[in-house]
Amino acid sequence: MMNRTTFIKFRGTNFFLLHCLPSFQFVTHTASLHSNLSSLIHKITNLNDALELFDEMSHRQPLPSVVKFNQLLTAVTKIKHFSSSLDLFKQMCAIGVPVDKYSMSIAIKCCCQLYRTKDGFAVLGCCFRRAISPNVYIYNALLDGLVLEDKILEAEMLFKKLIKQKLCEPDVVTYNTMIKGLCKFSNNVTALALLRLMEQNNCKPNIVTYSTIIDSLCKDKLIDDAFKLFKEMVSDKGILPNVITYTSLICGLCKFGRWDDASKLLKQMEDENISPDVKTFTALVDAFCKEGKVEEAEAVINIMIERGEVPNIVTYSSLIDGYCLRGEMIKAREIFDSITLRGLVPDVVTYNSLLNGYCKNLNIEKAEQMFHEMTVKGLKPNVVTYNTIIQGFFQVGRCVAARKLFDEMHAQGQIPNECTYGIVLDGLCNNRQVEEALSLFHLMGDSKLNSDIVVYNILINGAGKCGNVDIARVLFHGLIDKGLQPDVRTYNVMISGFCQEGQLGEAKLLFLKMEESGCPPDDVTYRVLLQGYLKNRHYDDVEMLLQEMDDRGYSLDASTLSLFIDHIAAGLLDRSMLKLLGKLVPKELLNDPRLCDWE
DNA sequence: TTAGGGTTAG
Repeated sequence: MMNRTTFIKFRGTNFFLLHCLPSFQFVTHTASLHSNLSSLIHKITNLNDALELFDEMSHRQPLPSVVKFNQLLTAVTKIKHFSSSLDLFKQMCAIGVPVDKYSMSIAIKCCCQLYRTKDGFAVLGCCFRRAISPNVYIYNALLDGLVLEDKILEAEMLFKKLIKQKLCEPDVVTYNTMIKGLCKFSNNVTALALLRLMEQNNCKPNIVTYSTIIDSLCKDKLIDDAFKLFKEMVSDKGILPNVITYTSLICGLCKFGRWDDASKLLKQMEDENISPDVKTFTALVDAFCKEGKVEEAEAVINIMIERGEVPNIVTYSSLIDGYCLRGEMIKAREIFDSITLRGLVPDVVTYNSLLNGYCKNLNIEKAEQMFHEMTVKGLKPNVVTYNTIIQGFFQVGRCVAARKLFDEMHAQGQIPNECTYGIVLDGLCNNRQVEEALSLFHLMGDSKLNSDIVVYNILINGAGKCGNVDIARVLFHGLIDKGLQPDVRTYNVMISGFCQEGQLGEAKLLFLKMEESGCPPDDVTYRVLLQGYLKNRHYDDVEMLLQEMDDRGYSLDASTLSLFIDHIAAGLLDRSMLKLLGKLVPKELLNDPRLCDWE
């Protein structure tokens, strides 16, 4: 058992100092508080008060009941000082408070919230040793910890074990936690199956259950399924949606550009007296910004301010993103600077947005400056930060600087992700360093990255663009040998590579193979092939391809169209093709003055 | 008279 001295040390200096104060002061200060410990605990709003109270409690003779200590632990946990709460729990054990299943449950929860689920299981072991039989609260906390750490398989195993071995009766929280984990990995099918299972087991799903799955469906763009579930929840189960349910749905609609439906839903929630909150408004702001509709986004912000909602750092970061996307960097910077004036603090994501804007607009010096600024301000660049600047360096041809930063991120403890590798490989290829890219690719060995179709697409594209169509072909066959499935992009970049080298026969063969491989060509495939045919003055299939495009409802892009116009103007293609071309031109391109005599 | 999930925005 820990003695008093160690106990004080354990607490840290503040307590030591506190303890050194003349004891009468301490006693007079606290004596009057003796009478109502519960109400004191109830009033706790900050860590210091809690620690002080704990100290005082632990000096009492006799010790207050374990219930009082548990209440204090709860208070500390509620203000999210999990680590301190865990310390207090340890001290409770040390000074001989007879900890019970409540204390254990709090301790386990704290471990789990600190991403130390392993320690949580160790505490579970303590429960068994102390003959405290764990209950559903304890298992739920552990399950949540596993989900938090993305250990979904372990979570599933624990969940099944609970049921099979009848360790506890799963309740709505157990199911919701498991569903949350499944949704985190886009496993909507199993999440829905679990929803049905809980109904079978007489465990009523609630608003959290439904909202979790609805949100996941929206994130996966399964908006119709989301609404089906929404209808089931409201009409069949009589569960009223809340602001969270609505925000998910509105967000889903906005992502599809279904603005009318989104505004109908907004109206519907208002009719039901549910007010949109900061997150709802920000979702709208973000969706508008992503479509370049910054004016609309600003209007939303004005409305939210009028309605007494205060835009926060997320709202403004979205707006910055919007201006960056439009290349309006001065405006983006203006918003960034105004953030501080509003008493908000830019975070890593805010910096990343602005950095990305500078990089995309090829102002890499400004980006470097911001990168420096954020570290000075004590913000730790994350993987996204590094990815953004590395890509920026490659875009302006500064390959050495890119490579240096790539090495530096390792040193800073930021582990490159698949995105990083994609950026580096793409950057190397675009800077005509295909060999370098390939050797990095081979260095990856048999990692997940090495069997990522996106990585293959980048390399095949890079090799093809640099005129190394043979390397591209080897990669293409290599991925098939590996059992990987080429996607439409893979075919497109390979066809593009063949076209570039004038190997139209190969291009056509691959094009024909797409359909039979269950990967039908998309509009890009047609554009790539058509451009290849035109550039190589190979006109035999052109009309047929245009006809097919029309049948499939595809349209031409500006550059392909431009190429057609040139060929017609040069008398290489017959003007009779104009009629067919006219059908394939999207509305916005019809404004092209060169097309005015078309109709 | 003590423990839980809480799902929504960059």
